[in-house]
Amino acid sequence: MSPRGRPREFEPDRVLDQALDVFWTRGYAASSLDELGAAMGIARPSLYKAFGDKEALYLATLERFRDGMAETFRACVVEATTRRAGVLGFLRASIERYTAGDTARGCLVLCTGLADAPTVPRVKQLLANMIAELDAAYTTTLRAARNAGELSRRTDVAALGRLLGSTQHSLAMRARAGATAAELDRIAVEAIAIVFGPERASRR
Amino acid sequence: MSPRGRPREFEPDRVLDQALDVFWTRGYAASSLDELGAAMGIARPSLYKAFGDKEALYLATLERFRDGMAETFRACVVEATTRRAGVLGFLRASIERYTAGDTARGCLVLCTGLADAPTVPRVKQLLANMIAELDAAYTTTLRAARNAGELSRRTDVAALGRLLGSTQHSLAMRARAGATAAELDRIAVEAIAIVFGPERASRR
DNA sequence: ATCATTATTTGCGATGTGGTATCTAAAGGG
DNA sequence: CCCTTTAGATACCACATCGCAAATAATGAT
Repeated sequence: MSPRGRPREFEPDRVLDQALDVFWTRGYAASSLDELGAAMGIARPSLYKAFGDKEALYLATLERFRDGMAETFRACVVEATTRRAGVLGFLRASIERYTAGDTARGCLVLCTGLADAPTVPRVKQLLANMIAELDAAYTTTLRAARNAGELSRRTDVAALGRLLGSTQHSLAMRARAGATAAELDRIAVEAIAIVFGPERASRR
Repeated sequence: MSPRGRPREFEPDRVLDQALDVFWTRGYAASSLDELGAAMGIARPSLYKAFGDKEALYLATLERFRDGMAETFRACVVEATTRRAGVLGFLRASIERYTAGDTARGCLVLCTGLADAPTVPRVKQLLANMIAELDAAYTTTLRAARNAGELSRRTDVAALGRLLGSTQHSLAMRARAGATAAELDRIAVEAIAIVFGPERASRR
């Protein structure tokens, strides 16, 4: 059952979250292994054994954050009755995450990954992947909306998918620059109105 | 005429551009004063005399970049015959700058400033200012377009101004993540079509 | 109980960091 | 020609950085 030697004294996912928190506020380059180790409650050698070097640890946190966002996307779109509501719900969930805490930090991947992308190839690649996946997720959802009659048959779902992706990029940026959740919500609502058309008077 | 003591052996604007280049690829935290000094051809003490500490130097390059973008904006919008052409021209000029060189680096302010915004208040502030100025510049231009009859009287110019700002944020991000100029151009054209309506068959 | 195996702790080392004190060089003022 | 003033060069400091070697602790296997 148990692996051979001495069992590790920390839960990898838990300490990974704590490392994520450090990277999220300070970025990659400015996060020191000392600070990461302190936040994780782990000495450097254990950290190296468990996660590899600083770059590998950073990439692990980026993937974790990205996976969390993807999960939220699925949850929002599935549980909503219309694609419109689902997409707006996801944008609002994103805004909540981007502005949570005492200092707003935006999206871990989009906001901190950018700085080091030109010098750290794997970061650049992961960043490009996340951007592409966002576009694709929105485009797929819009196509489903079009097939369900929520959108006109002539809608260019790929173009509007990119527009929603771009909106999300901007929400992340604006959040980290200090925009309030209310300001971001307005931008999200405006984007939804442009993509799906003016709000239909529902009920009444 | 000449100031009192020994004259300096470098042109401030010139070496500032070289410092800008280093920050642009490596970001703030990962740029060392050694590398900056080497690129500028200046020893650290002279650098400190002329520009102050690392943060002040970084802020000076951010302002320089921002001022250059603002100048380009004015030039594009003024020389164009329509606002639509002017805005598209500026987006394309931005794309060119974002993707210039062998490694695309996006916007210096938007892409590198984000990482350190939570920990360096003045960077966060400058970032917020640039975002606000971009929104305002687009909104003002759209209002002029509306007054000139290029846009319907019912157009919400503030909302569409923010949309153009958001588009630009995304262009910067996508560029640094490795998108090609052609991909970015398509996004710019799509945004223009959404803001100004489908292209009117001009001539013929 | 002893050994093999894995995790943690301690401590270190080589290098790089931002920042500065000190001295030298180049100009103008008297 | 000397003095002041400013800029540059050299050398340095204290400290933080990443990464690792060696020793120690905790478990399962035998």
